[in-house]
Amino acid sequence: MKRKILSNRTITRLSLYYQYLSRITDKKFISSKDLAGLLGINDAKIRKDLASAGQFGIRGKGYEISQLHSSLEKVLGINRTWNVVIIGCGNLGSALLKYQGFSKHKFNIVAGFDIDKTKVNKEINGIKIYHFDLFGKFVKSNKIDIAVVTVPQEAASEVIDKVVSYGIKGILNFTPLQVYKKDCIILKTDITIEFIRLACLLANKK
Amino acid sequence: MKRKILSNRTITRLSLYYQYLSRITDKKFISSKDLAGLLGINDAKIRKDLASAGQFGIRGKGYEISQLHSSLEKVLGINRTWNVVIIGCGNLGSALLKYQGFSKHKFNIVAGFDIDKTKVNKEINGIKIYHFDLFGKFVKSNKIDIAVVTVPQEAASEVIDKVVSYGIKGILNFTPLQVYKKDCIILKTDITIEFIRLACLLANKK
DNA sequence: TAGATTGTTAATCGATTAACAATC
DNA sequence: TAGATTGTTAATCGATTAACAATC
Repeated sequence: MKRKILSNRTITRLSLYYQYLSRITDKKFISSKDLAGLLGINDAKIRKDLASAGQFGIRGKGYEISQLHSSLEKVLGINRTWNVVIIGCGNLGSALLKYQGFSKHKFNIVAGFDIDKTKVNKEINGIKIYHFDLFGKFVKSNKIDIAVVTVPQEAASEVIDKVVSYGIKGILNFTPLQVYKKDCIILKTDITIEFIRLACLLANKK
Repeated sequence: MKRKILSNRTITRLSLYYQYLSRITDKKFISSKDLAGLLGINDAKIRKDLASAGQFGIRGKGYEISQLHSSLEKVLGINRTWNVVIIGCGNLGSALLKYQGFSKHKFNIVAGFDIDKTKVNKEINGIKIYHFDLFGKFVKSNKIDIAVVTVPQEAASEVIDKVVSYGIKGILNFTPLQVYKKDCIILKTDITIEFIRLACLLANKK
């Protein structure tokens, strides 16, 4: 099973296929052409994506759905548990703590962190919130794979520095701060930029 | 002032420049090379992005920050107010209702909608939540530019159909549903996919 | 003027798509 | 076998980058 390095865009599409396949229950096989029609994506691109992630198809028949689904699970790295902490339990942070959909994907939120005394030592959705001062200690005694940073802009730089210095290898950064660190994969998601993109598209339409 | 059609990626970068420039207060001019260094982006790309949005630079000096900032504001369509409704006031929806950062960008959240009786007629952050049955009526008497859809997966398709049928031209879709509609720009943001992307990058690292 | 930096052209790189031989 | 669909090659398209003349 040869595997090329997956481009960012291929990874994003593979997650899309994965999510879509999860919802198909009435068929055993699907062709790239059918999937393409359903997702509005070119069929050759789908075949290329799937081929670059391994060899899954049967010529003349298509892809066996349940087998493809579990292969994608492996390739996407979601056939295992990922331990996650949420740093910053404000509006967005506590929404993530409350969200039930992660457990389905084996994203296991183990703790929240904040510096606000009215939040520290409370629980949200059964998950305890600790003072951020205890973060280093916590990381030493618990295996943490991913830190989600949902602190205000002002605190972002310091928090991310600390998280990286404690050896965390993956960060989802919801702050507007653009950061690059060696030794840590930081993905930025900026909801405000989505609003701006939409405004721009609407303003320049036609 | 010639203007080309902006690609999606250019728009995203322009928002990034915009946000970054908002925070610079100690300089009058900035060169593409300096901005490139700060953002980790190629300088020629920045010049091309800015040129495709209009003519802003002065050879030998760079870009006048406050002028560039307000030009970008126009190009990005955020020099005006956008009226926004949030449909689905669960975890994520109410986090957005509570978020204070939008007003700064003239995104004006005018109402929330839900079907849950424990939420309807309440207020969050001074914004009233209506029953979704009243949505059509509301749209007729209020100018709405953007609908944010934060309902559960199961309700997504029906809600989006309805929103489009009432003539809304822009949707931010936070559900996992992939939708395309003529006559309406729908941007999808899927936080779960960000988690999966990160997992995939971590799993295939090195 | 001399130095700096833009705007733009041309070269490169990567991603998408069409087409089709291989094969179930 | 005949029909269908993959995996992959080659062609196309678009985005990034290097380089440099234009010009402040």
